[in-house]
Amino acid sequence: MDALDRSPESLGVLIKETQSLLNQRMDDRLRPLALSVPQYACLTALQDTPGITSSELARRAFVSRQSMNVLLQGLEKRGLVTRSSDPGPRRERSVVLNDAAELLLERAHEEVSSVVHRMTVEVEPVERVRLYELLARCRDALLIP
Amino acid sequence: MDALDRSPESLGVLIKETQSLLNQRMDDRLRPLALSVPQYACLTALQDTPGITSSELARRAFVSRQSMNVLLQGLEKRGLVTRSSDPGPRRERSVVLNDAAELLLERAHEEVSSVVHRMTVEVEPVERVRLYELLARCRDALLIP
DNA sequence: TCGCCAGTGTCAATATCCTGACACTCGTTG
DNA sequence: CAACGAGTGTCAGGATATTGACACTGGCGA
Repeated sequence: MDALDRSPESLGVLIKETQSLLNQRMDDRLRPLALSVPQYACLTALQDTPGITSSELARRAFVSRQSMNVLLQGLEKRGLVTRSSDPGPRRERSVVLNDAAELLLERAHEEVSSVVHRMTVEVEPVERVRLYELLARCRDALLIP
Repeated sequence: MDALDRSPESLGVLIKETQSLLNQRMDDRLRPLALSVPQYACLTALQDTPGITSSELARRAFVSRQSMNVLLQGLEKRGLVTRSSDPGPRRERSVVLNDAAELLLERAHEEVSSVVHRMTVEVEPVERVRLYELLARCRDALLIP
């Protein structure tokens, strides 16, 4: 109950603060492109792994399948993604990016890179990889159950 | 567009992954106490700064005033907090913790400390403060606009 | 002094996300 | 071969968060 027990707890709020700020700044930059942060994350995951399924997409974004589904419907109506109408082997419909999405992502990646670069502007590159490694260790420790 | 530009972007998703996992683990531990993570965060901020206003509470939790208001109504109905009925100087109603909340927070802090301790179990204490300092620098860089 | 602006609390409407449930398909296991 | 669990997509309901708008009050500058 002393200061040593309280300090790790404040690491949790620090993570939340940083994530919320980063989300807000990304939203500011992505809004002119008519993209929300979840939409950008979805398109990016789709770019890294083409033909991925909707459920896998939901898992990576830490949302439910239903939410990812409505998000994909919006992207499909805008012509950014296309879902294969043929249900595939296990009733899954693969999703792929459209050319318009690739073009839009080029600009979006620039904006997001600008934000993240600004976030780490006060951290030397050597410390940057150290921060990444330490944080990754924290994430992995929470993965199991 | 090479690997150097992509690495900082992955730091952003790493922060989101860690925060989502931490949120999920905290929710698992707090659910038996009938507490959601936003409720716990609200009570904790109220414990650190008694008599705080609802709007300030919303700012610290990165939510709108309206959301914090309905959250406070739920806590008030459970007898965990009491809002002063006298509107104060600038129409604000100060919120204070009840004894039941202090008692509940004792157990909740134990659970949360357990989760955060487990998150940093693979990080030596010296590296832990380094992680905190580096992440705090990132957060501060995003604070300004 | 008067008007203006920032801050607060509140109401209404909207959007987003989640839980629960169902049907369908595959692989595995009895 | 039949039954079962796991994975996927979808529908409906409810909980939660946000945006927009309004009224009220204190401090500030014209």
